[in-house]
Amino acid sequence: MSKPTPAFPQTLHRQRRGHGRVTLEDVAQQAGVTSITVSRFLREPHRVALLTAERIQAALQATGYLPNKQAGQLASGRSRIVAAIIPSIANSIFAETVQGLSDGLQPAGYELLLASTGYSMEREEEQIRALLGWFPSGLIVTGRHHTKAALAMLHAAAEAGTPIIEVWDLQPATAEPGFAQVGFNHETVGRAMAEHLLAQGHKKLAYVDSGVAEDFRAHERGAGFRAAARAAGASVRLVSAPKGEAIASGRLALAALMDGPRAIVSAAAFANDNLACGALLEAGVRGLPVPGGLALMGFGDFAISRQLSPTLTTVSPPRYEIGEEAARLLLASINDGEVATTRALPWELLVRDSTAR
Amino acid sequence: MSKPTPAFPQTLHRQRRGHGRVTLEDVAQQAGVTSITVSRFLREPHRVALLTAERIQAALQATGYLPNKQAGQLASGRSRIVAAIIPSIANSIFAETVQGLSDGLQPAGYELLLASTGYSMEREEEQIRALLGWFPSGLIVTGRHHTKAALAMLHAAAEAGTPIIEVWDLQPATAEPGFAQVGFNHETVGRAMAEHLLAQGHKKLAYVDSGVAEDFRAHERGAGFRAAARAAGASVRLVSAPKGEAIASGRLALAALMDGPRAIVSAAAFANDNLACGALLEAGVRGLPVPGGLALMGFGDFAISRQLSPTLTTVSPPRYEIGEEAARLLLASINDGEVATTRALPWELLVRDSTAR
DNA sequence: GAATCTGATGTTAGCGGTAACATTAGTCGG
DNA sequence: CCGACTAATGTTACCGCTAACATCAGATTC
Repeated sequence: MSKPTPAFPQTLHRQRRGHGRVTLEDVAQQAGVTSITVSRFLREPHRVALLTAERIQAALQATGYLPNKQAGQLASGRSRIVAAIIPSIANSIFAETVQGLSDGLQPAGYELLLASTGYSMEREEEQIRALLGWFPSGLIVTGRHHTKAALAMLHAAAEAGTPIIEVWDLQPATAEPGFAQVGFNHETVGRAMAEHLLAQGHKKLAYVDSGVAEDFRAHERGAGFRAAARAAGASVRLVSAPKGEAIASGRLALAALMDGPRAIVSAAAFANDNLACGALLEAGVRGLPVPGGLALMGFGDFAISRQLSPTLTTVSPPRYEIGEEAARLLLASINDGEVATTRALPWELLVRDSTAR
Repeated sequence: MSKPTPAFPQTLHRQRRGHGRVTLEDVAQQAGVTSITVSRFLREPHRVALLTAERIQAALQATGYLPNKQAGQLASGRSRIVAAIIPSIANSIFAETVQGLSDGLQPAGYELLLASTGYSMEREEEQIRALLGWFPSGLIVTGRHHTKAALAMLHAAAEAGTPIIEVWDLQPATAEPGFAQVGFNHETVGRAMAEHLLAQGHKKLAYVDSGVAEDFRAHERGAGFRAAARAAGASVRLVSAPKGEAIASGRLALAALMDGPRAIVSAAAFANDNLACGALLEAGVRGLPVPGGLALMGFGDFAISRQLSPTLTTVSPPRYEIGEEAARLLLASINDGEVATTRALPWELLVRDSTAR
């Protein structure tokens, strides 16, 4: 393990296949300049003479040069990547956030590296590790619940100057501040949902949670719902929808709620609109009048919710805006060194027919 | 522009901030080896002695080392990135494909670089340019319609050994083969849709196209639909849904279809299930019986379609499987040098209530 | 016991760019 | 017409890692 003294002969000819790609050097040769001038032209065109610029331009065209981003980023230490981790790509609610992020980032020339966790904190940890290896300009994670190791990595990255933003969820004001957040408080939403039903005169409430164990946000809405209901002296049943496709799951949940031994519920709130829509449809099949026999409300304001009849009362979260705002904060942090701070975005309770008095 | 002869004095002290990140060198020092040994340990653990391995392991833990992927990829020439370009992230149909892709790629340690085009070929071209700068191990694009410049870049990349896969769409057998494709032929689906309606005895058909100008796949289904209907001597109205949110747009489309001057249509097929669902709901509001007064069918097999009543006849495309299969082909191509070839995936026409006889 | 092989680790160069600094020719005021 | 300034371009080193080759101690072979 001690250092042996080297006695290196002149090596003749190292082999390293050159990939056959067009490099800056190739372009530079065609244009009759050195590579740095081409590099400069690409980044600060006004710094090269007009005549040179034209020759470089021509050479770029002729060769079909594509800048190698890995090389550029390695050399400059800046990455122009933003990494995002969401529970599920297929879930339209997060897809729209990603769309907002993507739309906000692309004009600024940032690329989006995307990973999904399938609502598993362990997979999230892996993804964080993998994505941080790109030394992204920023990292977006969903929610504020992470494994210990994940938290350690996030903090280390934040320390090293990588802005970290948690989206969709907001720390309760009482908790110690961690990373910047863009979203809203789900407990508050849950309270508002309960209060809406209470205001309509309901005293026997139910909250149907999502069947996904690590959908923390749905659980928090449930907690808020229960707290508000209890505070008002109403009864609350907290149940969980079966796993599986959400609309079908909502149907089953309603069936369970109605057929249960103590089916005394006059209004039910659901963890998301798909569940609520399923329940609405099931109610229709059963001839259970909504809202007369049972008032229903959802969360998410999915497109279908305003089209069914009765139309579904729901909470409209700033799905797209969360992504957009996260992009804005990130860019401000990268470009102007602003420290990204928590941003509470507004949501709206849309009262529609399914809870009309 | 001629080369000036340099007379360079010994430079003393170049400044270049070291980012303060943990590098292989740091780990190596702690472990008492050189960086290459650590690098080896990370890539081929069996190649280093057990004792050394332990020390390295400990040093890795202690330092919290994260490999710099840009540096690694630059040095090795291999990228471990797969880039994907889809029309829209928020559209659940593509989101599921991305999910399949992501799920297929992640176990193999590939990262997904995602971009969306908003159904614009110009933006697709930009995205291709940007993503190819990462020299990804593979590139997934949606559909087989690209701008000239985009095609040139794709061909250049393919030539250079980057597997390119077009998803969702399949070249007609008559056309010259281009890139590998994973998907199905949309004209055939359109024909099948028409044939289904014809088999139910309908003679006055309509196809409601999506309001998105560059949704080529929907147009192709429409073309197939019309061709099959014409061949059978049925009348076909080809109309386009108004732009905007799809379900609402479907409602409007149905309204236009019914209120039009020549409202003689007994069955209508829609470019996607959202449009069809909108139409179904609108029919319900209008008291127009489905399928009695008008038979309706969609495309996509969205979750809602089997829950509405009447349930919606639709075509179930291999949304998720397309992504999965593309990932499989890509990995086979990368690892085993197999040339990715076109793969036709099965779709299914799901006959449900909305077109029952 | 010299030749050969093998396993473990090291040295060098280079991937394709960019930061920092160097050089040169021209401009301009006094 | 000289020094200071500026615009345009060049030289060098280095980003952090890995491919290719080198070295060397010990085991194996004949």
